[in-house]
Amino acid sequence: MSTSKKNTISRLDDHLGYWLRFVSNHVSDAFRKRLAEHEVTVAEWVALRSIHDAPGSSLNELAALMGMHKGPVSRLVDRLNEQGLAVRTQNQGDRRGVTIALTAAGQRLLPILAKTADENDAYFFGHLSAAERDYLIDILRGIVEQRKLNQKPTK
Amino acid sequence: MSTSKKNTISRLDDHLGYWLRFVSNHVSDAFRKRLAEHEVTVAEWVALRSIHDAPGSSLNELAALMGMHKGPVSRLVDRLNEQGLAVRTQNQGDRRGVTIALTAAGQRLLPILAKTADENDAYFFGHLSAAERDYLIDILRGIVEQRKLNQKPTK
DNA sequence: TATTGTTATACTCTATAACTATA
DNA sequence: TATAGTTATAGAGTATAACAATA
Repeated sequence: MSTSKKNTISRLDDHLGYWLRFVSNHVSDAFRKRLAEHEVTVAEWVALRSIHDAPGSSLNELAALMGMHKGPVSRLVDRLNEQGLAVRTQNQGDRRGVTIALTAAGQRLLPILAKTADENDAYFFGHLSAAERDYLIDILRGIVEQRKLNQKPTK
Repeated sequence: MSTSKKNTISRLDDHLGYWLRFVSNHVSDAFRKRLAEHEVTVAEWVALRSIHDAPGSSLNELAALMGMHKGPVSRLVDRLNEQGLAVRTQNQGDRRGVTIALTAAGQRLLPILAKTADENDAYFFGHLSAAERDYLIDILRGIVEQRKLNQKPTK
């Protein structure tokens, strides 16, 4: 939304989208670096948190939860498996399907990663009042509903 | 910043960073698609707008303006040149340096791209009041200053 | 034939660093 | 040697689509 006058070319920083990208890119980059200390990517954190919330999910269900395609999610689960954080189990009935679950190590790591997310948020938004943060989330959540966005952010 | 209670693992959507990424990714993707109709990338739009603002810039200066490294910016200027939107001129005095300027076609395209940015902002944020939009920009701008962020968003 | 999941390929974007030319 | 810019390489993400196994 431009605030420029008639017959002028709107500037980059006239747009709310510009400021959102500006801040969001920095927040995400910083978060990525924090998670890297635990050898976890942002997508892996989203996957671990999603598996925890929806235990017993299939690959398709997890992909839908994460808003990603199943191909990349399959690779993601591979990596979590190699790291000993999650396991795939072939279903008993329909043997095409798999069930994904956290390992004990994955469950131990989860609160540590959650704390990392808390700290990253505090670093960037800690100077705002609780009311301001809630207001911001309300507005952003409203945009998600208004524009019917469904692809979750994993990068 | 988590809003969860003690002894619980904060959720993805407890974090302001999550909502910022969520909305920002969608806004940027939509913007990218709109610009693609004009065969321009987001980084190219940022470059064109920056060249317009700082005519006669060197490659180093443009890279600093855009918050990118000079290598990628050199490639970017290549593409703008191939598209007939910008030109590189070797300096008269110090022949190591170049001066980058918009072509007539680049100058004609600029307001069209700016309108595209306006429309994208209106699509996502048009339902907000002007006061809400200004408040949002103020908060985001405040975070940029508070955390001394300088790398501009081009993706 | 349809569905679940895997694997291979391709694309977008940017950083890093080696390199050339000039100073 | 230092600097401006170019070029080549690498790396992180994700989408797409071809493929295998099962239903």
